[in-house]
Parts: sequence; structure tokens; C-alpha cells
Amino acid sequence: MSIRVRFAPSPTGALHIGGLRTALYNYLFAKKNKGKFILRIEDTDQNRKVERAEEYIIEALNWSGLQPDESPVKPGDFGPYRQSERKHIYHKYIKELIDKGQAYYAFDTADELSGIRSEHEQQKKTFKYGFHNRMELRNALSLTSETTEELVKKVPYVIRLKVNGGKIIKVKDGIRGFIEVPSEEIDDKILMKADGMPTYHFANVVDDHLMEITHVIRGAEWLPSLALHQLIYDAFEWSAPDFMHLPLILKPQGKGKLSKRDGNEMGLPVFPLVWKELKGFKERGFLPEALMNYLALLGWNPGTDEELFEMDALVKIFDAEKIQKGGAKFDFEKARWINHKFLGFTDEKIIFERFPEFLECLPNTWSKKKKSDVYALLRDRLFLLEELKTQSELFLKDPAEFDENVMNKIQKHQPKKIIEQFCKMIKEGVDVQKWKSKIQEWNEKEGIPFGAIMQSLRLAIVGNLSGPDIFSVCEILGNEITLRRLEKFFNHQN
RNA sequence: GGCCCGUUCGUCUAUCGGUUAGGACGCCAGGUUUUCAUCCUGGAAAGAGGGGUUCGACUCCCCUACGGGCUACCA
Repeated sequence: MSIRVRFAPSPTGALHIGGLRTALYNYLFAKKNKGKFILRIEDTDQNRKVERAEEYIIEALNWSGLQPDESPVKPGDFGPYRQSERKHIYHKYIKELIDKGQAYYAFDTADELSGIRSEHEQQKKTFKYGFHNRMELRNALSLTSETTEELVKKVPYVIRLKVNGGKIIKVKDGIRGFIEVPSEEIDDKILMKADGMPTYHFANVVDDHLMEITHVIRGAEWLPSLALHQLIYDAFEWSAPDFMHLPLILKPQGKGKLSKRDGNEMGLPVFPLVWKELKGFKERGFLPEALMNYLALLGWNPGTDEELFEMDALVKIFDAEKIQKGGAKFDFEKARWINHKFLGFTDEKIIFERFPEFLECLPNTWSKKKKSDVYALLRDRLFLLEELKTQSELFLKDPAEFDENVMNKIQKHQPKKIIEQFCKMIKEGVDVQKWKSKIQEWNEKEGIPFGAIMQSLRLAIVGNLSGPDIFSVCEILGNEITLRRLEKFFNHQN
């Protein structure tokens, strides 16, 4: 049987990196096993549905390089791939469960139940709708079949799973091993809501079965419902797929799982793409491959000391056995470092082709060669592509002020004389390539320390003592601008 | 509160009973360089606590602590 896995987000907002990592692991597992990676949209909650969220999810997967083999926009043989379009299917299957006596109608309203729930809470008890109290509530099991039939026609109802006590449910999580849960712990969960939509649990099981999903790889927040899901499979007499529950991604600092708000509060991206004014990894200048590399390592490792992998390598070495059990804190610094490494070995031409938006900070009047020279000079210094903007500023405007401390330091070495000498070289048409050797001859004669010369030059050109190789900067700047900056500095000395 | 899951350097992790507990990010120091950054070299830094089992436990079992998740007609 061929492997089929699915990523099943609900379109209640932007996909965040936790979801993206789940998608990645599903993708890697599918590709590794020559299987299919399926995207299913779980939009059974009409109230929480967010405009554009589905498109966002698809775009985000696409940017990340995790193209599904089947999805709402690329239907395969198991559609529809949007749960809201599968209502008729759920109705057919819920009827089967009712006919089998595995599920039953219930007429208690949401208000009634929340009333009971809060009463229980006041007494420090937890209310569970189940085998021990279902006969005192209003449902097909406690009412006569005539009453039930009548009510079904007249009032809203839900359909619940009939869970019996006294059993031990043994389930297996591929990452943690066997887990045993007494069936008393599980309540008669609602399978079908009053609005005719299925709940997650029901739709999920039906769809995974119908779509012939072989492995369910999802977040650890689903672990507590695993036994319930097993019960639903049992009720249908279906065999369940294998399950793997991924450890959660935690906040970089403090406690709890990473949330969308952390992005706002810590200035960190949590979404792959921009969402409502919040920049994503894409907009910050991450290469998608680098992000995937980092995410792959967050909760999994290849078992070797290697850490840098491109997608095809990840597919080859991915091994679900090595998925971690405990949650992992998201570390933005490490993600940056991986991106830096990727920038280092990614050909500049590819960067220019794939990420033109980051080159917009370089003037259009510049030639392609000039842009590429600037990028080549700056590339080792970049961790994120967005840094190109600030790093390249020194080429765009003449320094407005000069670092006072440096100014004082070089004062005794006759900076004016030094600058004059550079101006002279430019006017004589000395190639920048030869400046270094020329100036070394000159400084020996004049007895001015070479360091002071370099500092004066750098100060004049960029205004402070940091930045890439100053001769290269002058070369890119060109004689005209270099001369202009030298002269401005010279005049500033007065 | 109940149930479930987890716990090795600050962080991500290796170790599948016997290791000087390894690597990476970050941090610190040194080197390269005309500066800063990159890069290179080195350093500090960990088995939550307590009981067992065993000749021997980070590794297996139990308890405690801590962390996390679930406990909706949300997913």
C-alpha cells in the first residue's frame, strides 16, 4: 500500500511556523517513502473561518517548497479537499453509526449544557456527557423512540458518539509508544453539530479513512484525543492509520507554546509570509530552504553532526524515528545563522532571480554589474536579505557626519595630507587596484602609519570605522563620488 | 481540579547500561584582515530531585518537582 499523508489546517488565520513544520514533516515523510502529500482544508467551523486564510496557506506552502500532490486547487481522486464541501459524506457516515447503535441523537442545548458545566465547576467537578449520566439527559437513549423521532424533525440536535465504560483503550503513537486510556475518561463527544457540520474528530476520521491516509502526522495537542479517534475507527470497524504526534514549538523566552502574539511582542516573524502588517520570514529575507532546514531541525535531527541540508537532502535522510518527544523553543538566532550559511553558498545570480524585492534598495540607475558587485562585496556580512538595505546605504549617500573619536585619534597623523594624496592619485588616474601598493610606498616616505592612512580614508568615505574592504568600496563608488567624498571630508577638517 | 505527554549545556540536540557526556547556535578569548562583520582556532557551559534494579545508570522502574497539552455544538 502506498504511503499517503495529509496536512490538515483549519483556515482560521495565517499558518504559523508550528503548522508549517507539521506540513514539512508530512512532506518529508511522504517524499522519503515515495508517497503522496495531501492538503485538506478543515473548515468545519463556519464562525472561525477567516477571509483569505486558505489562500494564505496554499501560498505559504508554495513558497516553502511544500507543494501538495492533492489539494483543493489540485484535486486528485479523493476530493473534495475542503471539508465544508463534504457535508453529504459526513451525513452518510453518521447515519451508519446511528444505525449501528454507535452514535445517538442528543437534544440538550448548548446553553443547558454550559449551565450544568458551570454548576459542576463551582463544586470543583468536571462535567462529562457520558455513559454514567446520559440517561438523565435529553437524548435518543433516554427518550422513547417516538419522542426522538418527533424531536429530530422539530428541534436542533447534535449527534454523539456512544462511549461505553469499562474498557482500556490502547493506542500507539509512533513517537512515544503505546498509551492506555480507560474509556471512562472519554465522554460522548459530539460528532455532528446542530448546524449540520461535523466536528473535527468525526470529519477527521472519516476523511482520513476515505482519503486512504496511512500516517497521521500532527501536532501533540491532538494526543489526548487519540483514544477518542480510535474509538471512532472502532465504531466503523475501520482500521486506523499510524499516528505520530509532533512536539510543540515553544516561545523563545518564557513559558508556553509559541503564539502569534510572540511575533508582535518580540519582533520575531512567526508566519512564513506577511499577514496583516506582520512581516513573515519571506519579507525578512529568509530563503525558504533555510527556513525549512531550521524547522526540520526543530524537533528532529539526522543523528549526525551535520546541520545544513537542502530539501532533497532532507528528503533523503529524514527518519521519523528520530523525531523528538519534548517541545522545542524557537531560536531565531539559529534560524538566522542557517540563513546566513545558505546565503553564503547560494549563487548570487540565483538570489537576483529569486528575490528581486530585496534588490530594490539599490538604485535603478545602477548597472546590473554594479548591483552584483555590491551584493558580492556584502554577501558574507548578510544574515537576512533584508539587511542588504542598511548594509548598502554607504553607497547611496555621502557620510553626513564623521565619528568624533576616530577624528581625534587620527588628527596627529595629518589626515588632510593623506586625503590630498588620495585625491592626487585619482586625478592622476591611478587604478584603485594599485592604490594599496602606491600608498604603501608613499607612507614609508612620509612616515605616516599605514593604519592611520586607512582610518582616514575609511572615515572620509563612510564616516566611521566599519564596513567592507574600503578599496572595493571606492572602486564601486567610482572616481567621481570617491573624489567628492574625499573633498567634503577635506573641507570638513577646517 | 481531572486526564495525557514530556524533562541532557542559556537554546536546538547526540548518547539506544560501561564515553574525559559529543556537535551546533549564542556567549567569551585568540588569530586572519586596512576597520567592523565574515572566516579559523580555543574556552566556559548540561544529565530536575529522591528512591530503587544492576558489578555499573543520563540511559530501565517508581515517587516528587517542574514544564506542556487536552478538558467546547474550536480546530
